[in-house]
Amino acid sequence: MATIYDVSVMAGVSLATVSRVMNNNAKVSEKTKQKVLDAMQVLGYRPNTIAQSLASNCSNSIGVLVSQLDGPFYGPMMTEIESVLRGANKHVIIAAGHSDEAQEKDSVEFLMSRGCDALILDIEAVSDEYLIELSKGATPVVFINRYIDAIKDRCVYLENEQGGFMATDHILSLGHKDIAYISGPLFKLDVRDRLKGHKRALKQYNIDFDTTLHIESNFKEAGGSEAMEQLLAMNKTITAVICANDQMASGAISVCLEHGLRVPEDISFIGYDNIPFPQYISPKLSTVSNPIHEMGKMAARWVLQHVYNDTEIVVESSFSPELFIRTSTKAID
Amino acid sequence: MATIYDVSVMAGVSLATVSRVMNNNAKVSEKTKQKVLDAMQVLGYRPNTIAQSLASNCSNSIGVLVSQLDGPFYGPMMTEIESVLRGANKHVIIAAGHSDEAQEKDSVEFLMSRGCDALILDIEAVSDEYLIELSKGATPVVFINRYIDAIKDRCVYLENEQGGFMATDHILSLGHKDIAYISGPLFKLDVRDRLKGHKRALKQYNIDFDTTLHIESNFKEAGGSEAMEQLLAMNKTITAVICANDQMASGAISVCLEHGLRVPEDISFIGYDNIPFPQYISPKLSTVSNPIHEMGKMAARWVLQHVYNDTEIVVESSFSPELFIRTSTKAID
DNA sequence: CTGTTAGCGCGTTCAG
DNA sequence: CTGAACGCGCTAACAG
Repeated sequence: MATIYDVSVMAGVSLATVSRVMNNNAKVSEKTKQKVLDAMQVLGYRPNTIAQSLASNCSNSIGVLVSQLDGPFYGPMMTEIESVLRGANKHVIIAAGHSDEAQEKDSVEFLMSRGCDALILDIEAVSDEYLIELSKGATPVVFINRYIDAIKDRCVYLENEQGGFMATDHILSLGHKDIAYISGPLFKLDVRDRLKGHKRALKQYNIDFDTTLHIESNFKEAGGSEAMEQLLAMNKTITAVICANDQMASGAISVCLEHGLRVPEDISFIGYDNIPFPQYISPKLSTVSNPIHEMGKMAARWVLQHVYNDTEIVVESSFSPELFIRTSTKAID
Repeated sequence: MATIYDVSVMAGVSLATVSRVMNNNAKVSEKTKQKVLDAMQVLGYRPNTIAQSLASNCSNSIGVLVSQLDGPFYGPMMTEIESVLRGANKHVIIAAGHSDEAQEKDSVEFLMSRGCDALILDIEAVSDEYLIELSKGATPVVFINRYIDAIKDRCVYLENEQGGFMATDHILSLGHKDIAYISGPLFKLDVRDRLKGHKRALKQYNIDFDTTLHIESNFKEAGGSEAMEQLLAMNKTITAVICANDQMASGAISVCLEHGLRVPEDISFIGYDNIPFPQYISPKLSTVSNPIHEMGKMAARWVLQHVYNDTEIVVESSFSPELFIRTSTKAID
């Protein structure tokens, strides 16, 4: 591999000049510039980014931590992050945290030690204090899907309480009164917020929150199925089920159909996240949108702005959910 | 940030000694070793991986190129790759190719210039020649989901022809004769192989391949829907539809249900890939498995073996599909 | 506008 | 077993 030295020799100039035309951050005469460019061309020169990083103390890499790489949720987010960053010629180093505190911390350490210029974290299991401390460090950090008041300027988040409210409000407006709620793991902030919104809506309609009809599950299809089985086994009247995400809603619906219940004629369902798949099943799932890809894009832009001083960029930090009414919800006769 | 120099001063030894205890690749007396370790401890020393990379000419990073980061397909693959590599303390740099030749080549360049020690490529739009040339380069490369005879030792792939055969064979064994086929984009090798297997099965049952019932689509839910609309508009007898992937199958089924057709009573469906979601819809999709996560794991292991000389590892390159019969397929009366 | 010269932090001979 | 010295490829003052 040709080095900057080879280029300088062939072009008959100094190392510094070659460096200058590479980064074009200083005046170089057109003539010498062309000589250098030509030399690069014939040598097939490609800068060694490792050396650049060492010398400039800037690795041009951003660490991204997500809970999991699979599932319908993080893909779109990663897509946007990669796309935005790649467009600025930065690269993305990924790590998975698996919603486990030890793994999450380990991953953060890992990414930091890799010399990332910044970190984008979708992190769930660690404490607020840890993150506040982290954000005081030398490496800039943005958080997706988490709101911490003390460092809110570094948070890109969804108004989950509002989304929770909207889902339940829709169901209530349809006349339902016997409502079950399948939530995700309560250690997650977004789960608690959605539930909070749910309760607020209930209160507004003067309906009591029935704790026996609230099941905590795991955000996956199978979790939704299990929760629904439990619900059905209670033999109570339930005309609507609100699920804290679309995957659980799908699993729950599938169980109902197996039991011979009709959706939405016998029982209505609403999910959360608006992932693509449930739009293609029968019934099509009503849901509340979670613009996770937009949030990924914003986090990436935050990095461009704060770390690489791109001033052209506008960053929004708060996102609002939106209601999508499809065919899994129906008014009570 | 403390450097190796700071450590050496505090421990009262030379830089070289510190380096030795870090990599413990040379004899160091227990006593001095402990002094160094202590110094590291109190200084909170963390090696600068960039400098390590420059000095050792090894970046400990592996570039991974996938067609897309979202969708149900690549997530599991990325998960396994990250997990295996991370376990060996390597890191993963990702890039998306979007099934476009220019973008794929650009991404490969990008990853190479980042000093990756190896590349794992799920690459679709470039030519065999390009890849053969690429694999002659200094950076080791493995290919997932692609079989090229000249470099088959670097290919981790699924027996797609066999899988295509199995899907169709299942349908035929159920007595179906009026069969439509919704394929993915024919520029993709795996799509062509699946179709080839389909035709082989047909021939075995002495049934002609009806080209008018073969629709080329785009591997997404919406693509399956559109294709199914076309099929329905023909007003021909169709008792079974074979789809080249599960996403298209789901989209196609959803259209049929909207049109009042019953699945599988009126029309049977089989997919390909065995992604999680369609197992939770009604009807549950029969399909052929595509162990993409296993393939990701194997590719990562290949890298560990060939690049980092891990000899403990066993790598398999060829994977066989498996038939999963669920409730979307039914025998003709 | 261009060249010289130090480093960046670490690995790795080569002596001792 | 340990230390001195050089080099990885490039950036960034500082002169000229």
